[in-house]
This record gives sequence, C-alpha cells and structure tokens, in this order.
Amino acid sequence: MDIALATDGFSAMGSPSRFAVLQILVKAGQDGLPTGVIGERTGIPASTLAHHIKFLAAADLVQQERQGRTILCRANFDHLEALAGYILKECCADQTSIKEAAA
Amino acid sequence: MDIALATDGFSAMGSPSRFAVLQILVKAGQDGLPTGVIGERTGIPASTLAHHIKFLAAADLVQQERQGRTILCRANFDHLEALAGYILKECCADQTSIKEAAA
DNA sequence: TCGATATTTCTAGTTTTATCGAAATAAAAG
DNA sequence: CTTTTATTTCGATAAAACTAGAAATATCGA
Repeated sequence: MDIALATDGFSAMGSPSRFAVLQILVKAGQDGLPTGVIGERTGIPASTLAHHIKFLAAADLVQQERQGRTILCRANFDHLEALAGYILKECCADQTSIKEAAA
Repeated sequence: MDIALATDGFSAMGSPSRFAVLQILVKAGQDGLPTGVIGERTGIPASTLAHHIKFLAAADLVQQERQGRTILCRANFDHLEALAGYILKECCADQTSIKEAAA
C-alpha cells in the first residue's frame, strides 16, 4: 500500500456526500447500484454526484461498469479492507517498552 | 459513531502531511511524541505543523497534553480503531442474495 | 431517425484548505 | 527579570474542492 494511495482513499472518504455514497454501495454489496439510484437515495444532483463518484473511482474505492443506459457502481471491498487495516498497521512499532526503557 | 465524526476523521487522514504525522504517532504508541520531534522527523515547518496537529486533534485522532515547555502528542487509538471498523461496518446489509432474488 | 432516459463534461461561483513567515504566548533556565 | 526554547496564533496568498445548471454524450425504444 502506497502512502499516496492511502491518503487518496481517506481523502475520498472524508467528504460527507461521498461517504454517504460509499456507505450505500458498501451496504449494497457485490450487486452494486446504478448511479441514478444513488442519486435518488442521497438527493445529490446528477452533476455533483458524477463528480463525487469520479473522485471515489480515482481513489479506487468504487468501480463503474456500463450496463446499457445505466452505469453500475460497486464498492471495491478489497481496497476498502486494505485501507481499514492500514490505519493501525504499524501500531507501536517504535514504542519504547517500559522494560526496554528501564534497561 | 456519528457520520460527521467519521468524515472528519477520514478527512483529517486524507492529507499526506497529516497522515505522515499520524503514522509517526501510531508507531510511537502510548508514549506519544512532542511536537518538536514530529517536526524534525517530517520536516514540516512549525506553523504548518501546528495547523495540521490542530486539525488532527479537532477530529479526535490525536490528543495534546502540555508537559512543561513541550506538548506531548498521542494518537487516539480507540477512535482510530473505531474508524477502521466503521468503513465496512454495514457491509452488504442491503445485498439481495442470489437465493433471495431467485425466490 | 427521433425522442426519451441515464450519465458525464463543461463552466463558473463560492467556500475550504494548505502553506509558512512573523509576531505572540508559555514555561523553564540563568 | 531577561533570555532561551517550544509551540501557537495571525495574516496573507495560492491552490484545491464543492456545488450545480447547462450542454454534450451514450443507449435504448418506437
């Protein structure tokens, strides 16, 4: 996991609008949802929504696949899981233990 | 976990400079580190660093405690863990299972 | 082909954010 | 009480993000 990739991901999650979109897609699971449905559920105008989904896709948090007239969006669960694990990955690696400090 | 609290947290993590600060504190563990040491390790100018740490503290990712002339910064591990878990918390809750769809 | 539907790109205005030098504040040392 | 050290606040500027209407693109159906 590159640090730039990680911060792109967190940055993409850091907007309330985008996080709402992401949560809807996470709940939807592998089936995903078309952009239009996401727009209905969130109330975000189409052009704004397209902007946010583009942002999420650029961070590899969401994948888009055209299906006829609609575009199906799916959360990238592998990457989301990797990001979740990355936050505390090297937790306490540099910590001076009490034992070590006493020695 | 409030959604605003979650997005504040991810937004705070979403800057490369701030994530670098956070990672250093996560590695440092419960001992924490003074602001000055973080500045030395990251190379971020003091005023810029103060701004970023304030941002991290506002999102409750970092706690600051004055100790004499220095200010000790510590990662808020409980909150970081909660955020990590929140990403996929309701994963697939709305998913239409294949079985369900067939019925 | 023409019209309806779904979504994106363009464009622009407004709001946030990032950066960092200089000045201010806080605490310890001399 | 003055100086040194550690950190923050102020102020100004530049860069980026958020928002959303209007126009463009893509697909399907009649």
